[in-house]
Amino acid sequence: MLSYTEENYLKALLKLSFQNEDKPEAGTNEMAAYLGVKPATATDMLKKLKEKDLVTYQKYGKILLTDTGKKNAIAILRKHRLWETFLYEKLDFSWDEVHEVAEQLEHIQSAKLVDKLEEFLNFPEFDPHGDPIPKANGEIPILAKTLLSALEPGSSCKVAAVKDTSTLFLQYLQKLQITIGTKIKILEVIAFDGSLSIQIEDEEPRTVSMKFADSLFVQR
Amino acid sequence: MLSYTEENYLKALLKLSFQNEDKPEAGTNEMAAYLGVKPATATDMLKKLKEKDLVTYQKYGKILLTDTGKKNAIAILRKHRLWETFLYEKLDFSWDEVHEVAEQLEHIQSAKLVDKLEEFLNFPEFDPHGDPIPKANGEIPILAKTLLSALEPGSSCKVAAVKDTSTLFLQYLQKLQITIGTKIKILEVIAFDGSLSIQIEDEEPRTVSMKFADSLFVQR
DNA sequence: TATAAAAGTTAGACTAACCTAACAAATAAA
DNA sequence: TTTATTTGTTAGGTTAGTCTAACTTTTATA
Repeated sequence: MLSYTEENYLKALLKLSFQNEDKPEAGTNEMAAYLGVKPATATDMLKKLKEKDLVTYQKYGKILLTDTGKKNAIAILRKHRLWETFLYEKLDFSWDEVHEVAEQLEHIQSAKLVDKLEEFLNFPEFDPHGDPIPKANGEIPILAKTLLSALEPGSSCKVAAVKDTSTLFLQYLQKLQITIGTKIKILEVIAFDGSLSIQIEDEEPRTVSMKFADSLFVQR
Repeated sequence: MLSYTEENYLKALLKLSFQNEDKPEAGTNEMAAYLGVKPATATDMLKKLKEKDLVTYQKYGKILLTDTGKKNAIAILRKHRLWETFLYEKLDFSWDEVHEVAEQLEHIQSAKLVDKLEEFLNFPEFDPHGDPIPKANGEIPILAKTLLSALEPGSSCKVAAVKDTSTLFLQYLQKLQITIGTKIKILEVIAFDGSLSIQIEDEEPRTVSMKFADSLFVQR
């Protein structure tokens, strides 16, 4: 049985492995920073996780989840994203409110609960941020997605997921009435600063920054 | 902010105060036994709770929740019972499965979550065991209820709540197809051993023990 | 390639929540 | 009312998870 804290370390390692796409290893400081603890603390926990065969690592080396470790981490991610979906769809939480509560709910221990929740939500494939929800067997649905900034002027797309999940960005999206599935047409790209003129659904055209376009995943 | 453990102590004290109806104080051993810890541990925690003004107590004296302590304990009970209702009604958990998971869910910290959950469940007044769900303001609905064993032969009633919440009893009820609201008619009381001949809804008469009749609350 | 900077580890300390063993107070029984 | 029993407390110890400060290893740079 994993402690609340151990679970958080595993989840952090999984998240970091997604971030460093090519090489899924993480460093001690990186992990500590992610979790908001000091490197010394992370080192201690790493020893414990290694003892339990959840990570492979040696002194001064890189950290990698073992198969068991990864399986556990995916199970936690699954819970997190199912709960986010529940909060968003059933309890009317807004996009930027779900994460914090799901951070707590993801640690609830009950296999039945997770599976029943999934069924109750009608087996959703993606969470409110557009991130894939792992299946009970650990499979993670993949959706071909590109950054909005990668599209050509004139092309159309649908919002698939957010890359940046900060409150400020999510609230901005909400203000623009953009959610997962919203249709966007790129009208023009301003060469000067990379900003974009876009049409959201059938609204009036508006301009967004390059930073914006780099924070939103879309589906062609 | 209360820790998970502190919350459990407060909840235990509230539960004990319900049990000892006339005098709501509890003793150290009583509390320790209820929580499955040693008396020494309970003493330590008591000092902490007193420090935080959640209980009144002095060395070798009785323990009593303060107003703040009681308010907190009721909030936890509220969450517990709302979650039980959710699990039972929305996720098809059975009567005897809800408690264990609700024990975990009751510690989730989010005022919005509780209130939204209550709304989602349509402001239920009683949980699956028939116990009252405290309102957001701390009020606890009361339902006039008596033990089945207190009724006269010939009288009819509706199941209001269970006194015994053990798995064995709950499973037995399930087998008899008794839930909250089920109609029961008392046909005969056997003087010899206090057992009862009863009719459940419109089924064939059957006999239940005195222990059974002492474990079920009904409404006349 | 020598050295400075960055990354990671060790040692020692703290807190919360638990324990056991020994003791003290309150209550019940003889 | 003395004594035995029950109830409750204290002292000292353990573990998980955290910290700081000092140290070591690796990596990057001059």
